[in-house]
Amino acid sequence: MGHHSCCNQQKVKRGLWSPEEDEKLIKYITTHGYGCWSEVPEKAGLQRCGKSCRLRWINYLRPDIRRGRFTPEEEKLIINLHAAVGNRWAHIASHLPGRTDNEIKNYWNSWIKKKIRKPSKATTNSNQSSQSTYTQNQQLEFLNQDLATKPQNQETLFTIPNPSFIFDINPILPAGHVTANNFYQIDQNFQENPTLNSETWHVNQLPQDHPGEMLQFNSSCLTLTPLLENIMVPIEHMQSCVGGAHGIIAVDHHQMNDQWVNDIDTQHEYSCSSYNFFWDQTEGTFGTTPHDEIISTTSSNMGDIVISSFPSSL
DNA sequence: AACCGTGGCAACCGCTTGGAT
DNA sequence: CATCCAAGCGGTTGCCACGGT
Repeated sequence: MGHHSCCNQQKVKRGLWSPEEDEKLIKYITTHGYGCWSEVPEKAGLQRCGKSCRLRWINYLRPDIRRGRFTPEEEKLIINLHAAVGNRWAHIASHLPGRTDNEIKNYWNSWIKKKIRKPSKATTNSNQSSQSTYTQNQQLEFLNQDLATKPQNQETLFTIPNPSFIFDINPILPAGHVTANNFYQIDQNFQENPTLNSETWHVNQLPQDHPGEMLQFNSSCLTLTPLLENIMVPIEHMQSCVGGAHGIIAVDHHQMNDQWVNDIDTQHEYSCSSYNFFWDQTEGTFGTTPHDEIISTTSSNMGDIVISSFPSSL
């Protein structure tokens, strides 16, 4: 008992796929495509359930899959993205062309986790499941990799003149691209605040075929003023505090009929992504806590996004 | 040779999401 | 609304190769 929910109790094969089965699936998909996965096994002559076929195709057989070891760049990206979004493997995979969520998840669980968890200190507290919190030395290590040159003093984060953090900006800036000299350029309906020049944005090691997906903010503050065609709602501005900074930014990415809604009102509910940045000096932790939430814009003062980083005095 | 522990990774399970009705 | 169903997602399992004893 406890038997497999998918598929009606035919003699459905499970376990590893044979080369013959692979061939059947490839042949079928490449000639017919897949309309409905549950129909695929029958039409392709496979004793599998549709779910299994889908998984096999997605994770292994599809032609644009990328195999082999992860490059250092990919690894770095995974680490940074995981720091930003936690165990959202599919989301992370969307930043690595040809890599699957399964592969990245396996890679993380078998290798990177080990690598990061060198000093397994007193980080056992708290109940965070998907949020990521790295010790300062670990975070430092990543930052140093990014900086490419080793700073003289690696002891604490405080020695970095311009503390930086990295997070995924996909939901925040839907329209933008990376210029040849590695700055983020806001497209179309966005305009930059006149007080802000593009130097404020520094794109860190951004893959050119994935522009606009990852930014590293070195500045202490940036402000965007979208035009009315684009709705972005700040919930709370980042606030500096003793020993670091914490706060929430939230950005509406509510769309309707493929268009950004431009009739924001105080009654409507908007889907937002918010990020909680924190730096705890006493604990020596540094990280982001992303989560999605539905907020009600009963006191919307739309128009700005303000992201403040750590005080420069750090 | 036989056994055993280990790690990598493909595949599975169950839950969630989203669209159609 | 509710219901159904396919697809997506992330945690987990279990197979298998490999190295050590």
